[in-house]
Amino acid sequence: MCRTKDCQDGGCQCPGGKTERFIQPCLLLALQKQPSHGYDLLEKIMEFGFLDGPADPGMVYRHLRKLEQEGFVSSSWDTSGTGPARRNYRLTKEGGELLRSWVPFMERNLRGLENFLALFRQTAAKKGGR
Amino acid sequence: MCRTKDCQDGGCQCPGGKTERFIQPCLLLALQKQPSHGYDLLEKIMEFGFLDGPADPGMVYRHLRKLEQEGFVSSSWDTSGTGPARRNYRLTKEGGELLRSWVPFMERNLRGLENFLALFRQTAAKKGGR
DNA sequence: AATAATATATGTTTAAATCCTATAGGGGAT
DNA sequence: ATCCCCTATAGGATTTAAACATATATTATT
Repeated sequence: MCRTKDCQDGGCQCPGGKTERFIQPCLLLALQKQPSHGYDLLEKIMEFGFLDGPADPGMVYRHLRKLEQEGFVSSSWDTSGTGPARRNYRLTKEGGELLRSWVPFMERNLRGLENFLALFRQTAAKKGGR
Repeated sequence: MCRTKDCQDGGCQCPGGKTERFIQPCLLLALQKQPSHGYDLLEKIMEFGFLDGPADPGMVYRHLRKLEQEGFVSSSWDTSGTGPARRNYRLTKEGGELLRSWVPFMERNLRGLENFLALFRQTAAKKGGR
């Protein structure tokens, strides 16, 4: 049972569900690679593979605006091209530093997950693994 | 800048900080390996390496009691031995299933972190890596 | 004219983490 | 004996984040 409403109601089996942790570092890294706008980042951050389904636009835009308020990204409207105007974001120097400061945390979590999965397989095997 | 009060005040550089996500699966896995009590699990879940500092006792006990309410673990008081009584937890069959249902989520996050770190190193190198 | 896709944004609700404090048993030191 | 530390469990209060829902505007497609 996970934390989403769908899950509770349907009684589905998906712990962790759709949790979108790690979006902030993913946004920063995507922007370091290439300046971009929110709607495009919605797809780009999915490519990291943390998410199960599509990213929540609300979360992404809110993150971007907050990052801008704090000076980690800066934006400008892009009215060229067709369709509605885009707010184009790029990483600032501070944003680059913030991104780098995420790395130890990401590495720690990677090791944690490796340990978890190794131990899980080990104990599963002992119990007459399936 | 991270979400903890210490961080905000001290202006320290630790995004993600002490976030204790993943405690539930860690507790389940630790209990699958070996029945145990809360205070001991405090140390055991640190060994996974997700955490930076010590685990918050409040969180661990709360998780355990909730898991018990939902039938994923069961407990009994252990008054043998010295010191205050311990509540000894063991995994139920349902708890074992819940643990297994966490695995795809953990694997997805592992892949996400691998992708993130690989891409980070790649772009860092391009920018004239330091 | 209606619909779908692109694009940004905010409001509300629910869940989780963080921080803080309380309680209690037993051991060792002063 | 009393004070302090370690073991052990527990719950309150606050803050943060995620999840869900909705609103708006522009252009393209049918």
